[in-house]
Amino acid sequence: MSENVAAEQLRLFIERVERLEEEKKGISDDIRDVYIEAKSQGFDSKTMRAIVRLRKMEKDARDEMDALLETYRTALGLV
Amino acid sequence: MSENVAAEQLRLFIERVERLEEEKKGISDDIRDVYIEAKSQGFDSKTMRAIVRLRKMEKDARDEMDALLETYRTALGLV
Amino acid sequence: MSENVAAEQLRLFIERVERLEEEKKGISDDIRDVYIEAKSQGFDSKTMRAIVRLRKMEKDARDEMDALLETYRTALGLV
Amino acid sequence: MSENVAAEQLRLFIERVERLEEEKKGISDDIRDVYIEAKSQGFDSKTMRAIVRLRKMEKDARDEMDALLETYRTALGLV
DNA sequence: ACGTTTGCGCTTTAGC
DNA sequence: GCTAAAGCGCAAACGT
Repeated sequence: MSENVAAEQLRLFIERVERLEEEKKGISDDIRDVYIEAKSQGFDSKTMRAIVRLRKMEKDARDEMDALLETYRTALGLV
Repeated sequence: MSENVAAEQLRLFIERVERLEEEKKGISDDIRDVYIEAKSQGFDSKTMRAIVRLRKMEKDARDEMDALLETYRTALGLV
Repeated sequence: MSENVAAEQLRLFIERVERLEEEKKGISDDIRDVYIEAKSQGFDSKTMRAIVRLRKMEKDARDEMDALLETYRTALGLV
Repeated sequence: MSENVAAEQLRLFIERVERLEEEKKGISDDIRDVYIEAKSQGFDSKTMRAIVRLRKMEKDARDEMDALLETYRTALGLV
């Protein structure tokens, strides 16, 4: 009988993933809609995407720098 | 002054996108966590991903078929 | 006979790729060796990798910014 | 003053890695170009990649086998 | 040496 | 239809 239990557990995991994938898809669609709305108000989506990408890169670089400084602090025995 | 209005509008669009991107990232993390939890209970994540992919293909194929049938129905003047 | 010609061409392309893949593998090994050598002289490779990564991120962000500014210039009809 | 020496050494290691990373990137680009050229002559790049992957697996398997045979030879006191 | 975690490359998808 | 970017899977690298 334990195979059935395992199969049931697996089914539940699969369904949780599928549910989350759907939610993710919905958010992607929302993002697309925002670009469309912005375009309808005269903004160029290519430029907007470039801005979003740039801001993300800068944020990531800052986070990386913070992590590196934290590593230094730890290595030097500082707080 | 209209440049400022435009700039403000642009800023709002950008922030909406960034907010949605964060949500999307959060969901991706949730999916990752489900796979980790499943793995901790003895399920192989590679296999699970293959199952999810396969089921999606089957669903897409079914949807495709439904759309085709709908086309036929319409063409034939049926409900 | 044209299949043979095509097969021969394909073989040559494949071999060019394989040759390049080998070179790439060699360079990856060289990089690994640099980290090992640095470690033998007391440098922490994890920190070094973080530095390399950070510098790359900053460079990429700068390049992205340049491209964005270039887009603006073009849009505004400037040089 | 030794920190400066260490810092200089570190800088040199970092730059060696960065130089090698650039070379590696260049080779990756070359590989991409070969696939593009092949495609322009009618070859499907996805299939080509599959062939390259397969041949690599076969080569690895052969090398593995050779190593195993060598182990046997040594164990048996043969040349 | 093994298992986990992170980075890298390929594949696929979405935009133009 | 093609190019570019995101997401996924794999493989190397770190810590145990």
